[in-house]
Amino acid sequence: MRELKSIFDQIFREFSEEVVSLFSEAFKQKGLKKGEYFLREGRICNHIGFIKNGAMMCYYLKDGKRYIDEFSLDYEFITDYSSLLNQRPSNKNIQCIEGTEIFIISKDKLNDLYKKNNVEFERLGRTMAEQLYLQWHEKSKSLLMDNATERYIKLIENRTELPQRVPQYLIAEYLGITPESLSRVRKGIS
Amino acid sequence: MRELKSIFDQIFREFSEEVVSLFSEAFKQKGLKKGEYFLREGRICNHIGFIKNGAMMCYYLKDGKRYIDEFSLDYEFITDYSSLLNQRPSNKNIQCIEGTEIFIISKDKLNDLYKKNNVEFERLGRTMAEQLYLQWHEKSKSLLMDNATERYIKLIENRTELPQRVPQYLIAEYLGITPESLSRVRKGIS
DNA sequence: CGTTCAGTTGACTAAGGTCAATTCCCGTGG
DNA sequence: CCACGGGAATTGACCTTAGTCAACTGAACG
Repeated sequence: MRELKSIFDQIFREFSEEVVSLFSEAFKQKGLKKGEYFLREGRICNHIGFIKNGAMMCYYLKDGKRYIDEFSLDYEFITDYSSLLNQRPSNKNIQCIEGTEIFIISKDKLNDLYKKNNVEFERLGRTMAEQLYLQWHEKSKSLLMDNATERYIKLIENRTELPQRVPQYLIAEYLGITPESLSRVRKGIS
Repeated sequence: MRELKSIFDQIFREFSEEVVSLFSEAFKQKGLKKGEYFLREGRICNHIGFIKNGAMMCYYLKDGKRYIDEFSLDYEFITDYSSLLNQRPSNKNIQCIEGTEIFIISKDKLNDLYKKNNVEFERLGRTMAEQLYLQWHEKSKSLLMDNATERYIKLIENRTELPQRVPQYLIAEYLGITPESLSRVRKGIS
């Protein structure tokens, strides 16, 4: 995975050559078509993906309604961490919105790396978990404190490519409102 | 901090004596009265607290309205991780709801521990960050997918002591609804 | 007792949801 | 090149949920 290594060199700058190499080499590349699933509800998630290029979404189903949890585009990680850590069946679906090339590491390979007892590797794991925490804490705050319009404005400011690559009705499901409401929100702010 | 050590021995069972000792010894104990602050908006958060006994809440202010982010009771950690990691002024307030005895570790002492390059210590940090992530991811999901009644039911099921120790109008602010609405929600489910 | 403050209740308002109709956009086939 | 079909987006009318504001109840405490 030479290609992946040069990407990770950019992302994990503070880590050593050796650790980044070991990490990169543990991944395999795979191609997924638009509409294909990386993870389906009911299965235990045993992989972490890193998107080379493409777009994916995570969603949950509840009372026949779909709720989008997350969009992931190029150079982002994707997994069901909860299912992966607890080894319990996932209730998350991860599906491609575009054709996607993805690098995949299995839970077992990841644990092998942790088992090497390399401090730096644990630190990499900690850093990733900390970033995930910060991201989701921010999302919780926004859902608690901001109305639909404010959440939409934050989204288009922070993730400028999203609205260009993802249809509007999916953005609405991500914001927790209906496509009709999002249409009115957009009308209201322009 | 012999007392803290025996608590952490229970919580961090999978870690060695040495690591738990080092960790425990880095804390200092402090007493806070009801209404006192552990952290105020505008300051950089340089500490992590672990509550020996008592109750605290984290809240944000927006347009003069208070939004409660989190309650922490006995044996729970409390900090503004975001301010701590990024060394930026916090916009979070952490205040005692009851008189509280708390163990406190400073950011510097924590970093000293990380700098020891002890794999186990990094792993402890990773584990804590992973747990935090799972907790906040779950909260985001609930805010996105559940209505006020469902969120209240989950709360009283998962955190049974909370409603007994915390006044109802604070529970309402935590759920993101008004005290009046919570009153009606309770009427509706009983 | 009276004061205070949490909690409840009622009447009205606002934000967002629902359902149906319409318009827009884009790809495909004639 | 145009016409058509189908899904995305918009719009309108109405409904539901939660917010606002004000009045009232009730328990705790001096």
